[in-house]
Amino acid sequence: MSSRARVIVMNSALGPLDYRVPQGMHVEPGSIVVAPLGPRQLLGVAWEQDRLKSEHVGDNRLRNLLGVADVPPLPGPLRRLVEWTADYYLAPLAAVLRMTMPSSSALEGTKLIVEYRATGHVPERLTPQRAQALERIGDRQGLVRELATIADVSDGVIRGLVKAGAIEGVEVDLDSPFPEPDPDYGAPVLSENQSYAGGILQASVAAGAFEPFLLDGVTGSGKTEVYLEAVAEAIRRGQQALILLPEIALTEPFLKRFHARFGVEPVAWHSGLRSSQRRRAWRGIASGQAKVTVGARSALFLPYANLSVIVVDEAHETSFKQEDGVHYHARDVAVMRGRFEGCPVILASATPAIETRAQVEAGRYRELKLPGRYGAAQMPAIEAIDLLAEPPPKGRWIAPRLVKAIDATLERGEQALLFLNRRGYAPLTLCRTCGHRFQCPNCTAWMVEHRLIHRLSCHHCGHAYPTPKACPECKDEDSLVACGPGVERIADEVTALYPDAKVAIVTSDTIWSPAKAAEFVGRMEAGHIDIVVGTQLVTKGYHFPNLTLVGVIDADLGLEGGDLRAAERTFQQIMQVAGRAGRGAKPGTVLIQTHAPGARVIEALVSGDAESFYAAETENRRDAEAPPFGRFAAIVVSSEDKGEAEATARTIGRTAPQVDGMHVFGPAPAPLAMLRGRHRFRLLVHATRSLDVQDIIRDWLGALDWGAKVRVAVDVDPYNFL
DNA sequence: CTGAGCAGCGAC
DNA sequence: TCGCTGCTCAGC
Repeated sequence: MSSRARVIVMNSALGPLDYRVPQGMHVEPGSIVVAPLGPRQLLGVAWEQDRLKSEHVGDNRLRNLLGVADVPPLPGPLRRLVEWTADYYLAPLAAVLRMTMPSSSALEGTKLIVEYRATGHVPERLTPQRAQALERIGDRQGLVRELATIADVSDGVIRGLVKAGAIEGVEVDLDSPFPEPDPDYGAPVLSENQSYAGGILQASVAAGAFEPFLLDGVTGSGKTEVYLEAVAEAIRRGQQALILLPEIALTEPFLKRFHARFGVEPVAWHSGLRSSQRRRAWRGIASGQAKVTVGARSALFLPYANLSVIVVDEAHETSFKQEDGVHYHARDVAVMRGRFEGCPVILASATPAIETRAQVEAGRYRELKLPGRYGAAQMPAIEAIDLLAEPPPKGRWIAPRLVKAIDATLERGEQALLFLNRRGYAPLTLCRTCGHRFQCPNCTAWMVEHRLIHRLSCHHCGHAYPTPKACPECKDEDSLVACGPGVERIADEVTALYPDAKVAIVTSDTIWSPAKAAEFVGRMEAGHIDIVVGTQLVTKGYHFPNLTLVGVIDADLGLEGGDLRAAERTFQQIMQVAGRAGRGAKPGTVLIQTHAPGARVIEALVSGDAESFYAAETENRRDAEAPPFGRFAAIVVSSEDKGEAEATARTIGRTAPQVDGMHVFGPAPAPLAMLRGRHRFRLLVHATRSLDVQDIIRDWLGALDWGAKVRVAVDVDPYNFL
């Protein structure tokens, strides 16, 4: 009798398929297999048969599996997580499973590649580029291209250095084990509060049971040291730990910090990895050899062999919410993973989300509080600048009081940070003569001028072209004017005010890789930067002791649009950026420019009364039955054909089931009515907590049919109201 | 998703 | 009647 395997093939349009397992092939649940599908071969994962419904296919119709990958099967807890994620976020199993899978190169045999590193030999001809390259590369190792990027020189410079003997190639075994972190390498001196919290976390790791924690303390209170104690405990036990960070730009400084604590770097997992690094990390994680992984949200779905603690750092960050593909929230999935793995989950944040606080209040999460800043550091003083009462001069954006504060900061030889959550030079460009506005042809959005690269660019679809000289409408030359500020424009203003100051712009345009982030951190620490102008990228995690002034250019920006989390997000963002000030011995100052100094969120920031702000926000949510007291799901219908999208959305709206406690709003054109060339209509489902909305939506949409060009995407617990 | 199969249509 | 396009459907 032949054995049969139920396989989830890597094709989101297909349900599970059954295959015959040929004699001599060993397949168990979790095995990664190669399956024939029509004329093609696909990867798939074998699954417990009784957990997946599938129409019965007779033995005679089964085709043989073609092979099993030489990697450990995906572990049971991960399989349960995949099921839960697919079920909760209404995503195909294959789409979730794809996030757990290695690139196909990780499945092939061992390989060697050549990486390059400095030899210490100084070449005879030391040109400025060569010197810069050697200085920036330091003891890093990588491909020629990567070294060139780190050093900001061309590939040729690196190759020249190889010829001159200053850089050498070394063969790297792609499956070489990762160095073992030493839990006692750089054990920190902890404050009493820190060691108390650390002790509880260590005990929880040792207990090996699911337990969610909120590690809550102001910025600079030393949360990282505390949760690293839990990680140390995992290492001592020979088990694995996962640390999730909201942004890959944060990974590099974190790796350094980790190195100082454990003597080696952890395994990094983010979208910037090349396939060989990905392969090595995936295999190390799957075998249990790689002890600590640090990564972006996608690291959550890796096949850890024996995970014993999960940390979600900056857990309030909305970037943990994945906005395309499977719309999952990494913070919430992390908690579920902890449940399935049977291990503690630590959410660390100075400004926890209201959802997380509610879990603490409900007694489901345990709160560990770290009062006050670590060591001598004090919380910064926060003041508001009323832009109506003390406006900046015409055509400028920095109010006189903030200018004065920057003066004083530079005079003391300290650093300043100006925060504006807007990339580019100006958010809107128009023609003074005819009023033409530059709009993206694919999206309902303005083209944003990026003066550094002389291009207009759409931040939604990436469409970009060189900034024209003349208006395309009226052909008038030099008639284009920029409206409103972006970080580049603020940087221009700063440069005009302080011609001698060294200004750095920090956005995803300038810091697009961990290496770039490392370079920025290096220059900042060395004092080669006086003023940073940055977007939300700089609000997160950085620790610069000499940074003492933070200016918020436009605190009102995040309040526009009025979605349910606008005030909370503004509070978090400004608290976080304020938290960059005065982290060392020197006290910090924060100045917030606003048109609404009386707004509750601004008053809360200035008074430091987070508690009553949170209490009021929580009450608002409770009244509106908004999350976490009620639930939302968004249904977005899109198509290149506007009529078809609208018709489908109407059909969906018309067939909405009548359910007590559920209400469907719309359809209406989405705020971003067109995105990447697709017209979009949106329905919003509101339901009480007790309803199984997913099940209702599944049945509702499952009974409908729509054209092949129409896409219907469901976003459960949406964060983005566009 | 992707390839196969087939209808529909214009060009020769 | 060929060849291209666009639609539908199965895939285990």
